[in-house]
Amino acid sequence: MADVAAMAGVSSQTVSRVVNNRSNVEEETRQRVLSAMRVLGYRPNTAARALVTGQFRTLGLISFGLGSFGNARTVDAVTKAAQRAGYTVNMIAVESQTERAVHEAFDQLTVQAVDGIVVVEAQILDTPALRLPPDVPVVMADGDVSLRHPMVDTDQALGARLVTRHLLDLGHKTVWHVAGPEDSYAARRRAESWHATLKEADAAVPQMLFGDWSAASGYEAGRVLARRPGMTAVFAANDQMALGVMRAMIQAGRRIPEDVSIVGFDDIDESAYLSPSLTTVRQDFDVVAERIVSLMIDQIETGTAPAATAFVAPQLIVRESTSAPPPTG
Amino acid sequence: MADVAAMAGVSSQTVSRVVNNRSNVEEETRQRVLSAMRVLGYRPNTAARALVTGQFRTLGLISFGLGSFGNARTVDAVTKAAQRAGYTVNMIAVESQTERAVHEAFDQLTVQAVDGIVVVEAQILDTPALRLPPDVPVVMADGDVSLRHPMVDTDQALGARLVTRHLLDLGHKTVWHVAGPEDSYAARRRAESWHATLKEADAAVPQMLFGDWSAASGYEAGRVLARRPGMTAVFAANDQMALGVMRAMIQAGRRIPEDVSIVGFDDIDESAYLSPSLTTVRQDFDVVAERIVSLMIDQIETGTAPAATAFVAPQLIVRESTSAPPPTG
DNA sequence: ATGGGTCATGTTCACGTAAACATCGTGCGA
DNA sequence: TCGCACGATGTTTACGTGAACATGACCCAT
Repeated sequence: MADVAAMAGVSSQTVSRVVNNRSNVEEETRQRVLSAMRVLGYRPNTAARALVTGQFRTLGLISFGLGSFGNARTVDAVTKAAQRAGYTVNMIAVESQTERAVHEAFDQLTVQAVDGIVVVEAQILDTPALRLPPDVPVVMADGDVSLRHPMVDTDQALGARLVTRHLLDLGHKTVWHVAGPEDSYAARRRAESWHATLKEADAAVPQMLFGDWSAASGYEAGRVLARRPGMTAVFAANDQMALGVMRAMIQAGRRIPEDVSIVGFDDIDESAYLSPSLTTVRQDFDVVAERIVSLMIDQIETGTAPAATAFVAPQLIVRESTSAPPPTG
Repeated sequence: MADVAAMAGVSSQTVSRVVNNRSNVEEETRQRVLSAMRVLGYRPNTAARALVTGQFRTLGLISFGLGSFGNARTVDAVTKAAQRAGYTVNMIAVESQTERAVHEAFDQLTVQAVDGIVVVEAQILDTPALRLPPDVPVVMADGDVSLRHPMVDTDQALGARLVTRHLLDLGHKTVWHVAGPEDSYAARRRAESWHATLKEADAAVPQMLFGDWSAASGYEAGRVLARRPGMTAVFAANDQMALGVMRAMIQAGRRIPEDVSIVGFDDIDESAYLSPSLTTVRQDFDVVAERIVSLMIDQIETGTAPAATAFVAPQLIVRESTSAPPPTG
């Protein structure tokens, strides 16, 4: 910066003014500084700037990793939205839900320089004795209103309701559910809504099965379900588990959708090209991410924590894997 | 830091020594400082530290986003490997391969504080007039030896050879190929190796088709292939395109694998649970990421650029989607 | 005993930037 | 004509840390 100032024949403060687009600089001076910057290949030093301003223009993002489709899409969308707002994203992966791993991750994030933290899976915050750094804004991409942080998420309850109603409307007497892991807030909200929707419709509520989001766990659940008499419709809490259920059904000699209707959740890219293609729920990750980032930036720039909680409506995508139950149902 | 020093009754330099684990501190003093740090909730200021040391303990990671399975897995693995080495990862997504978007992304990355840059898809570097910041180490997770940066990747050529040989060994006269996009180095290396392997075996080399990694593009290619007489084996450059091909074949009344054998590449989680399950190639992203990070850190800490290029062997996973060709072949 | 070496600790300074304040010139109204 | 306000620019300073150097106590060999 000093070199640039010398070359342009001005003080370093004027260079700083040009870099930050302040108004009080004569056009001619500005041009001289800009061309000096170009010639010298000047790049402002983030560390020095952050040291002075206390801002890093960086968001921390904490998750269990990109293994699941939903996480990967969320992280991708948040990154892109943050970028549009002039922020970069610093990723931290928590390797396991042990107290130690979570603490390490948060330490790393605050030792690193971030202006705010996006928590992708809210159960990370359930870790005992987790003391968040006091003045760092937090926004959750999942979770529960009880958690005292702003939250933006797909309306999981609406999604599960759409699925359940779709199947009931097709004539199924009830709907079986393969839920996600018990500690996932998203899984819990889907399961609760499935349960409530069945109740409302006076349908029997069958025993719920749990998976871990993986196709393998869906397959295991499917093998169990295939032995249940009268089972004609399954709602799996994500597409991968739905796929596992499908395979188990096919292996058990059930036709889809003639004998068994199956619905997933997420609309992964593959779902439209399965045979049969999968009825599912599509989440709008881009809108969710956009809101997360704007909520974040509001907090960072105003210093206040809006208690806002926003839900983004998902969309039921009906494909080949659902139909009316077999006549003998 | 000053507060900690005051509370412990030492100079700030001594605090710095304790924080950085220097040897020249008496045990009793160290304890006093540590407890003061704990009481005051002291956290070192990254910006100030970076300003002095010129190091950020952060890697920049640049990609087109997490949409593809390979990218997501690579980013995930690199993040975790970097974390183990005490680094965090700053993600930048290039929204499109326009000169402007790529330049913006790189600007953001160097304006931000990173010690090195991991380029996930090497074609990003093909952008005209891209001037990398001169002294920032770069490691590619893909690409070509010609590119003058260290590179670590799965041995794409070996993977493609394994697939092609597998199909030829099953008795297929030749193998059709649905390649990835033309500007992808990985896709190109797979295609070249497929071509070379057919040549070696004196098999005819059918016209290659191109997709864009998506299941949709695989489906389009599949519809074309279904009309080709004598077509009994297809190697798709990734699993999603293979899935699209499968659907097109099924819709055209071909049975898999009885009429047509299909192989993918990547071993996405879903592949084992398709019906039929998909023969594919599994890449070891964790090993690749581990090497990328260690190569990166070598460069950062020694300041020299090893011209190393490392290939990690992938593994052929044979499942239900491949078999001998139909007798009338 | 005395000088040199070692160890714990303190003091000073620089890193690159932006905020706060200071200065200077210019134009305009009284 | 004079003073004042305002705009452009310069000067000084602080941000929190670690490197380099300085200090002082203590020990050991001569």
